[in-house]
Amino acid sequence: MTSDLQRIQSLPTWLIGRVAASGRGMVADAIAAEGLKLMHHAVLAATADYGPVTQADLGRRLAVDPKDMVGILNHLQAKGLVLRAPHPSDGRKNAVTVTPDGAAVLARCAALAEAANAELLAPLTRDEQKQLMALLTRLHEAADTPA
Amino acid sequence: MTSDLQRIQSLPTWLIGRVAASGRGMVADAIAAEGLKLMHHAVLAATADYGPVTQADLGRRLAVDPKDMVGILNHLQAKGLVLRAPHPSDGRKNAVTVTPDGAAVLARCAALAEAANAELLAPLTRDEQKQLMALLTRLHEAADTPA
DNA sequence: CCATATCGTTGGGACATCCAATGAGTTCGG
DNA sequence: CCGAACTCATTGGATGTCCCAACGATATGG
Repeated sequence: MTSDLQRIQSLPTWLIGRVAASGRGMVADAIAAEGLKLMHHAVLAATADYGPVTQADLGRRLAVDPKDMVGILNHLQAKGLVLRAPHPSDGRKNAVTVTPDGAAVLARCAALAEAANAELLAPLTRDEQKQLMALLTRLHEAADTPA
Repeated sequence: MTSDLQRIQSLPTWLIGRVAASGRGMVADAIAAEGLKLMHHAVLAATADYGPVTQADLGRRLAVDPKDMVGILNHLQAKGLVLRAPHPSDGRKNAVTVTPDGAAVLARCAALAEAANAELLAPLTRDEQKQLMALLTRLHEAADTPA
C-alpha cells in the first residue's frame, strides 16, 4: 500500500525541490570561497556576456526582481567587480560592465560552480546526466512559454 | 564558444532550481484552495503516516527546521487538523496525531497536488516522466546518504 | 505638447530557510 | 544517586526570494 508520505515524497515537485535545495547548497558553499552568493555569480556572468547591459535587462534574463538587482549590483560594485556607467543615449538606463577583477573572479567562480555540479551529478553516468538535463530543459521551456 | 551565462544556465543546479520554483508555485496554488502551504501539506501527510509522532521526528523526516515546525503545527492545530498531546513516557516530547478533519483535508490536498504535478510533467511522455523520477530519486538518495 | 511607458530606486510585506539559545526533561556514566 | 551530556519544544534573529506599489527622471508615440 502507498502511504501518504510516500505519496508526497514521490511527487515530482517534492523530489525536484529537495534535489534543487541540496544542489543550491553545494554551489553556494563552493562559490562562497570567492565571497559571492548564487545570484551575484549569475548576475556577474550575465553582465560578462551581454557587455554593457541595463539592470532591467539583467533582471528579465535571470528572473530577478528589480529591487533585488539594485542590492546585488551595489554589492558587486562595492567589491569592484562591475561598473555602473550612464547609458550614452538613454538617460534612464545604466550601462553595467565587468571590470578585469570581475572577470577574474567570474572565471574562478565558474570553475567552482561546475565542480559542485559535477559532485551533485556524480551518482549518474554521463548518459544519464544528459538525459536528465534534456528532460529538465523541456520542462523549463514549457514553463517559460505558458501557452 | 560557450558564454559565461550559458555556462551557468546550462548548469544542472540552475535548471533544477528553475523547474523546482515553477513546480513549487503550481502545487502551492493548487493546495491553497484548502488553505494549506506546501510544508503544511507535507507535515500533515507525514503525521498521518507515522501515527503519533514527535515534532523532532517530523522535522528530521521532512528536512524542516524545528522552529518552522512549531509554526506549521500551530497553524494545523488551530485549524483542527492535528492534535498535540503530551507524550506518555517522555515529558519533553509531543505526540502529534491527525484528526478526522485533518485526514479529510489531506485526502483532498493529495489529489490537488497530484493534479498540479501532472500539469508540471505534462510536456513529457509517461516513460520520460518515469525516467526523470528515477534519475532524481537516485540524486536525492545519494545526497541524503553523504558517504 | 502631452499621455504613456520604461528605468533605477526605495519601501513594505509574505514566506522559506538557517543558526543560536533557552528551559524543561531524559539518559547515561561514575 | 547524581551530575554531565543530550534531546525536545520553543523563541529570537538573520538572510534570501518574490511580489506589489510608488517615485522622479527620462523616452517615445500621437
